[in-house]
Amino acid sequence: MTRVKLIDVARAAGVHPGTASRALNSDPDGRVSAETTRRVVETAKRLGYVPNSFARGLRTARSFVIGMIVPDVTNPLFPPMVRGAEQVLSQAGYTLVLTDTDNDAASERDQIERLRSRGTDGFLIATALWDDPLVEELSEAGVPAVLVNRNTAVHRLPYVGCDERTGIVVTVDHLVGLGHREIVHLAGPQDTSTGRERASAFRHALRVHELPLDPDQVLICASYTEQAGIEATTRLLESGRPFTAVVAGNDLIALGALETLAAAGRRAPDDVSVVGFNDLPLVDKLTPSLTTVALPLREMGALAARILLAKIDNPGDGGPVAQSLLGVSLAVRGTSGPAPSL
Amino acid sequence: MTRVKLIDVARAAGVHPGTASRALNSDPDGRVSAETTRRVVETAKRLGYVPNSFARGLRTARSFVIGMIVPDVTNPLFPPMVRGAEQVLSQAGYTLVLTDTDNDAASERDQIERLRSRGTDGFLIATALWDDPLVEELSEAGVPAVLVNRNTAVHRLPYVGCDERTGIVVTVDHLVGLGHREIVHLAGPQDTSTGRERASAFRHALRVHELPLDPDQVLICASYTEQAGIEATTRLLESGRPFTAVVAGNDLIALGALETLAAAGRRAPDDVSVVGFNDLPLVDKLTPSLTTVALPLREMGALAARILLAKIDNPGDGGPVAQSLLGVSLAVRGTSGPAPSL
DNA sequence: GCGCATTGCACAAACGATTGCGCTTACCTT
DNA sequence: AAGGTAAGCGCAATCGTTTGTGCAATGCGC
Repeated sequence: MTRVKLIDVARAAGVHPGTASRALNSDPDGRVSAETTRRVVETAKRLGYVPNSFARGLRTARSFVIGMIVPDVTNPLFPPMVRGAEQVLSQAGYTLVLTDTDNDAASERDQIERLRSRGTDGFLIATALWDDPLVEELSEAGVPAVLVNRNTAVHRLPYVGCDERTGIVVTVDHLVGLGHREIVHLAGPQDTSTGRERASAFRHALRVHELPLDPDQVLICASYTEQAGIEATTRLLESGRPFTAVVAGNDLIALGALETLAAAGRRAPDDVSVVGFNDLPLVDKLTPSLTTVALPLREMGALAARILLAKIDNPGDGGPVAQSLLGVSLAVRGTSGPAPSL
Repeated sequence: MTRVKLIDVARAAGVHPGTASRALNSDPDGRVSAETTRRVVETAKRLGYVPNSFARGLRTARSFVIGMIVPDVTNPLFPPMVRGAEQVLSQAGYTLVLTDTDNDAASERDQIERLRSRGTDGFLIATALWDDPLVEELSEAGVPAVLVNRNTAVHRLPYVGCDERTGIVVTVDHLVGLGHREIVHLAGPQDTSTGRERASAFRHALRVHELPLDPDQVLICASYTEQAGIEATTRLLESGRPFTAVVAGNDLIALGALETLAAAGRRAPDDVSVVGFNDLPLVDKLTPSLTTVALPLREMGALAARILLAKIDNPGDGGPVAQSLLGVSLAVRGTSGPAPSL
């Protein structure tokens, strides 16, 4: 049982394949009569015609495939973004191809190369580094692409993220409101925009509250992992610097901090407050539950997809590249409390 | 700057496109000399030739794309399987297309239809229902496909899962060893193989331990969610049946149970023991940490991918369909403890 | 030294859909 | 009634690769 193709439909409908093609694709030039169109569409449905994407792609050079690149699918930060994007894209007739770079630039290059050779129509990139040659190349090559969650230093591609600065500012407000004066920040890696933005926003927030700011109040974590959080917290404790509150670069770092602090005999929220970022699943069920900044991940993915589609439909537009920031909210829970007297 | 194609390479190397094709694809018939091959490969690399997948696919009717269907990417159960599969597939030169059905059969049908029209070479299906017409159709149609995590009643397609029966048996052993005699099971939905297998294994395990088995000892949850766990536990409490231990259908159900039990004044592990299934991330950080059955998710994905590839390379094989079960392990943690005296 | 097998490559026909171009036909205008 | 116009459709080229077939040249055995 060979698959039914256009010519079969055309024959059955008594028209030429070309005409059938126009009818099925609702040719904008109005080249084909309503009656013929109806007949062709009807026969196509009756025969169960499904177009061959290869032949179509070969001719049109469009694949209706969008590639999405994430560092690690198993990081719960990404799946909601993927879903948001997928929903928008599939509604528009696109297929989403998700690939995982395992945080490895070589693998990333490889994946992108492979996708491009498949004629992928555009990219959603969640792996951007602050200084990212790969992203540069893509934008040079004119490949439609949108950055999600992480931006690059040069804002050459559209970017969809969240308002992390405000997230951090609200966090610091919250802590200061609880009486904290000695607040430290366990910053994420500084080769990512999120790490840099959050650290910068932290410094800014302290300044606004007219709190002193020592350089050793911001500790850099090597990665966004629990392990890196443990290491940074260990360094912090060793430094002997006094502190009553910790603003963590993300939830995993916060978990590492909580663990390390507990091991040192300092428990949240009584001895120390800890605030995370991302609001991963289950962090609300920990004891104490984690105070953290919640992100509209799904909406980020959806918006990024919409922007990408617009860019694909309108390739030549030299318009300004949109940098969209979605609002965040602080989920106040159990790990933040009144400042203890030092 | 138009992309360099095969004919460009052929011209530059001074051969016919056909020959160039054979050279680049290392034609098994050995039709082209080593010297020519070397020259062609070298020129291809020099010119940065990348084959057009559409043209190739059109001719070969192969896409090197595998579709993976999961109910919900944001369920942390699936990403590790996806990674395992992706790793195997991309090494074999395949691209994984991940799609999310949102637990909706119509959407699932739609996605599969779309992927098939794209010439997808095979499917990895993690959404199978116990009685699943869609899966039937696929297997009828001769589309290479492998089931992961969930099986169907008729074992017509290869299946890769884990040894849930043993997981449940070991769990019951563990609880009985702690002195529990009144054990109940909050079973997952009975339209999934996992829900059925685990419930059946539970009954079996009780029988082995010569414990009495009342029908009301197995409560069915409508879905694998925390909410369903809450509802089932509420029903359990209302029934008035005595119990000292709960075997939950999965971790989310276990969380719902813990919450509901705590609200009723029964705390784990002192008043009641609760055991989950899946070992989701962070359940080891809860207080008390969740005793649960850990699954080799990644390996499941990888094995399924390997089996699928074998099936693709060997389409006609009417051999027996493999049903592979990977080993599980019980992670004994904080929610299980000695049985209280009733 | 002749014929045959073998090797190494060129030729051209697919694969199935899209699309610029041009022919027919029907309708409208004058 | 005749010429013009445009709508509606058919024709055939085209996208870039793969692959069955055929032809030439080479080497081998006898």
